[in-house]
Amino acid sequence: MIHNQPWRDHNHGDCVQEAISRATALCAARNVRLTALRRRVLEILWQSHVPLSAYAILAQLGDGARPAAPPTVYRALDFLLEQGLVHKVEHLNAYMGCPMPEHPHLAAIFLCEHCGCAAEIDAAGLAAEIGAAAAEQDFAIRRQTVEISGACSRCREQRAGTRA
Amino acid sequence: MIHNQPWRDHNHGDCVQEAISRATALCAARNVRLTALRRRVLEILWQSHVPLSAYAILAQLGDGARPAAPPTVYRALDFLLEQGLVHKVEHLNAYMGCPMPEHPHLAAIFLCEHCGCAAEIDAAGLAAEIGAAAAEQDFAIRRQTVEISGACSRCREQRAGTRA
DNA sequence: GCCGCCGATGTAATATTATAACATATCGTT
DNA sequence: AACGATATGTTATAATATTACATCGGCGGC
Repeated sequence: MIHNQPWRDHNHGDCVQEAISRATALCAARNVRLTALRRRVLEILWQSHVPLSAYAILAQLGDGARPAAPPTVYRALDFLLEQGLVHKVEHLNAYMGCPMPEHPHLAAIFLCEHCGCAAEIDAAGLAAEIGAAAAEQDFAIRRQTVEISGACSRCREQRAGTRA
Repeated sequence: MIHNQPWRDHNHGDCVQEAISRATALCAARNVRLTALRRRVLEILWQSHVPLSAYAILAQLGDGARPAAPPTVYRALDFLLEQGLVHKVEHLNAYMGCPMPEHPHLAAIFLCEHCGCAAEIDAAGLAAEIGAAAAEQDFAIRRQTVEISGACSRCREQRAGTRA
């Protein structure tokens, strides 16, 4: 199953709201605090159609007056990453909301280099393979990253079209 | 098969030399230039038992006088990455020599957070899974990263030992 | 041989990403 | 209200990476 494809027909406002309420419920259940700042950062991430850099979030945080300082956003991101509410996209040094934060999982992220869109896919098969490889060498996994950069189908079609 | 485990018994000087000659042959075959600078960067990477940051390489490049400037090493790394002679380790913002540069492949890199060692494993199964997922959504892959951070068996044994 | 081109390198400045260290505020409990 | 613990604000700085432009050096055509 493919997630995070905001170009598909949907009410984006609603999907942001849903992500926030799920996060709220999750934090309540875990007895950790989804403070106003942390919720705000999560909202900003969800509102974006593409992964955002920490400084892009920062720019949106300081409304008008002066922009917030880096530690503000990095601390919020640390919390959200710990809780599995966001993923870091290493290829971009950017961050995106996780569409399935309820349980820990291996996120395989497809990144289009043309439109910037990011799709997280449920990679249970991959996770199993990696787990087996780790078991074979008695390696204890703490963190895993799977990222695939390239061209998504929409961009490929467009390019094929313009070339003709 | 597991590669890049310099703690295993071997003559490290020889293995560096072998890596360099393979790179030399490869570049000759491809008709690209493995210049003195590029070869030097590759050597520095291979001599290290752990992935090195660009600035760590830089520090080793400038012998004595003044250290080289960043573009020097980044350009060399760009070349080596393009040729598949090194991998970037995203979790560390660091670089390591690729033990099997002859043909493009998916490198799955296991990173120990305690000793810093990095092992690249041949991940044909993973590559197949990712390829299938990409085909399903008509995604054209250009670059893929698989990294697993955690604790290697040696470090886990040591820690178990000291705890007792 | 000389010229001009092109790829590689040198150099200076700066952009981007991230953290350290310490002060202040806020929440929840007593 | 007082306290401890957690969260946030603030300042400075570290670490990573790129842009822009100058210079060098080999190579092919003349």
